[in-house]
Amino acid sequence: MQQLDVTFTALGDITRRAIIAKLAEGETALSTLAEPFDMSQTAVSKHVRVLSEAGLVFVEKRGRSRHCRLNATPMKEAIEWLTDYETFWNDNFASLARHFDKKKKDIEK
Amino acid sequence: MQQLDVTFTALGDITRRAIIAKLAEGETALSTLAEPFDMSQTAVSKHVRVLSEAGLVFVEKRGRSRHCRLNATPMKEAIEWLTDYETFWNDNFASLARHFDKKKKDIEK
DNA sequence: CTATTACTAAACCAAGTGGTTCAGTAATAG
DNA sequence: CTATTACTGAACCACTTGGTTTAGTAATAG
Repeated sequence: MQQLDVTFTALGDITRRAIIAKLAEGETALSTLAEPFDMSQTAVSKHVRVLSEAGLVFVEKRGRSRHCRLNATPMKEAIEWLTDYETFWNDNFASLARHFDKKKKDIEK
Repeated sequence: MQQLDVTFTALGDITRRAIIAKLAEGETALSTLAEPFDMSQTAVSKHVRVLSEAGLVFVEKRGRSRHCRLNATPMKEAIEWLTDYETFWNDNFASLARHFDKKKKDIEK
């Protein structure tokens, strides 16, 4: 499986997107993270595992708890893939400019 | 299932992303679309169905063939969701500006 | 030491996924 | 009319997913 496959698949679940949203506010222990969800901690733990295997979340064992931290970098590739199609939903000057600006940056690398 | 769920799930398959890439070059009949793939036309037809149910592809019956056309608009919501996390992988001024510019536009609506 | 907390592993389950083949329909070519 | 083409539906398969419960381990609190 490609990275984009696992990234998009990981994002294709509302619970996992909610976990990401929560982690954007800061590092959180798994137990705290699981609280608001109407499912077992085991289920949340499995979702975190999917996210961590996708590289979207870093998990660090600390004492008896697991601290989860967001790593958004895999999203970068996802947004870059999507941006290639931006002209298809919004073909105004701004989006074109943004598109070619991105390409320019790629060349400059 | 939410729209973002079906959008991200549909994008989480390399064959479906390849179909999208192909359709970006222009409307294509299903048979033509299926040719390059190492799988049955039935399998490709199923993938197109997933994409069409996600609203990413419009299918139009024309004679005995089905013409597939890309509709990238659902990607807009996906990219907007992802953009909220852009600061987490690239916290420079440009990305922050882009972020708040988007927010401003939301308010102006 | 004991009880509690935080978590994981394993077994299980129903439903979904991504592929197949086979059979059928509808449109077109000859 | 007949053969071919383009496709879909249905049945089937192995595997995955998203949840459960149960049982266990490891760390901490008291």
